[in-house]
Amino acid sequence: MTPEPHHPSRLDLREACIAEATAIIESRGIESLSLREVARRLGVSHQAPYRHFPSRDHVLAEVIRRSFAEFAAALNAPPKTDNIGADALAMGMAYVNFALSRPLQYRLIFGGALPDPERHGEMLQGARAAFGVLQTMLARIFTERGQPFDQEAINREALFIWSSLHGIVSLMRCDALDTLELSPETRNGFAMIALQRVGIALGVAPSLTPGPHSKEMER
Amino acid sequence: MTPEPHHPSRLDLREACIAEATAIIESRGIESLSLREVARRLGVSHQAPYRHFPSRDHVLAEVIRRSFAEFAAALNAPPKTDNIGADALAMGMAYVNFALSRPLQYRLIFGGALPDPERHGEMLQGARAAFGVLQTMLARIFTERGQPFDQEAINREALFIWSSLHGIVSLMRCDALDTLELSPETRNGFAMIALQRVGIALGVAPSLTPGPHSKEMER
DNA sequence: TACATGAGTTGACACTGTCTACAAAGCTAT
DNA sequence: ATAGCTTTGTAGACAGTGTCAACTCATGTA
Repeated sequence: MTPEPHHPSRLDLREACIAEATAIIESRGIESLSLREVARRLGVSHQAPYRHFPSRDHVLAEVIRRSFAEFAAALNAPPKTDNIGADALAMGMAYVNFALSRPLQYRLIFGGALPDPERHGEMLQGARAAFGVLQTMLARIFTERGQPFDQEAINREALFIWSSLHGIVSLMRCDALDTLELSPETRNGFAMIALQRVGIALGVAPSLTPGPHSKEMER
Repeated sequence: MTPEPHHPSRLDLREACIAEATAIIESRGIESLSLREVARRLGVSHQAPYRHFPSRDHVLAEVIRRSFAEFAAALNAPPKTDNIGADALAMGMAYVNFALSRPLQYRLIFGGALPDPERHGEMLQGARAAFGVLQTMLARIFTERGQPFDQEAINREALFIWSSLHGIVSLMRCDALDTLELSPETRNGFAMIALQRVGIALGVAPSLTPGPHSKEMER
């Protein structure tokens, strides 16, 4: 067992590439990710990453795959209580918080600039996981209401929730908003208002104090 | 007046560049736009476009500016009636139809991959126009209801509508949806259901027949 | 010992955006 | 008319990129 066998360890470079690529994407966005810079930062030749990935898009797909998984985990992170309305709201806020605290990662997932999903199917397995989190939550809501199990109805609700949340966070990060001369209250309180409306549309009572903007959104 | 004065006409090349860039973006996406290919297609040298644009991002900004304007016009296109609920729904469907029939253009506008808006402020003037369309519609709704004019309330509603619509179309174009094993009814009817819910949240009665999926969404 | 394999290196190619220097028109003022 | 200046386009170069091919070299195995 040599102390420094030239190649530090078998899979280190692969992991290091992914880590470095993630760092670059998080700090400067997806379009300025270059495998050559990854290699440069790691102190290896510009071709070394190609020993572990067939192409740049495969690196990207792997980063995206992990981002999806992190996202699904974040949705599931809030501890569950016996108040289904509170749990649903907590999940909504977890969604919003993920999107706002990791904007470039969120855009990576939902920005629509994915490498051809035909060729990178495994990339989207995390998407299924995230959707599953939603479905589970809705199944719980349905059950507690005494409604019969109806997968189609659950899927419809899940799509509605997903689209609402995505719309909310997209708008909050939208450059165009800056040019609209909105009052700070309107801008900052918007997510909370929208979340409450989604809750109303779903029939889960938003158990919030009726204060004007009871709890300011972070950031 | 030479019949062929070498340079066909003064501003032709600038317009031709924009047209060609738009065509490339519409057919192959924003990331494969290259000024060199624009020049090549137009049969001029690779530097010719730089006589009319300081950089690639300026071409992009101009294409985006026009896309925004087209978008605002599309929102305003449906003829107005005396049924405010129908008008609002028509606008919502105009939004959805624009996004679905010109997906790459829509992504260009709201995808979040804009060139630095600090340096390209004029690019977003169309965004203000589009938001203004929404505000006007809401002011009309408020007036017909006899509610007092309240710009903040209007802005809140406008943001809510905008985010809902954006969420809807984003989801309909989302690659991740393809992996989710949804029934065709759920997928295709989703936009209509979501639009109706937005209408309900706004209190504009969706004057639709209660048929299960009364009018299939196009595409 | 001979050989095959995996990991990394080097060099090349075509492509990109952008900088600089150049050429040929047109306009304007003397 | 002629000299100069601006506009429009060209040509060449440079650094950066993804990717292909050929190379080294340590390792594992027959």
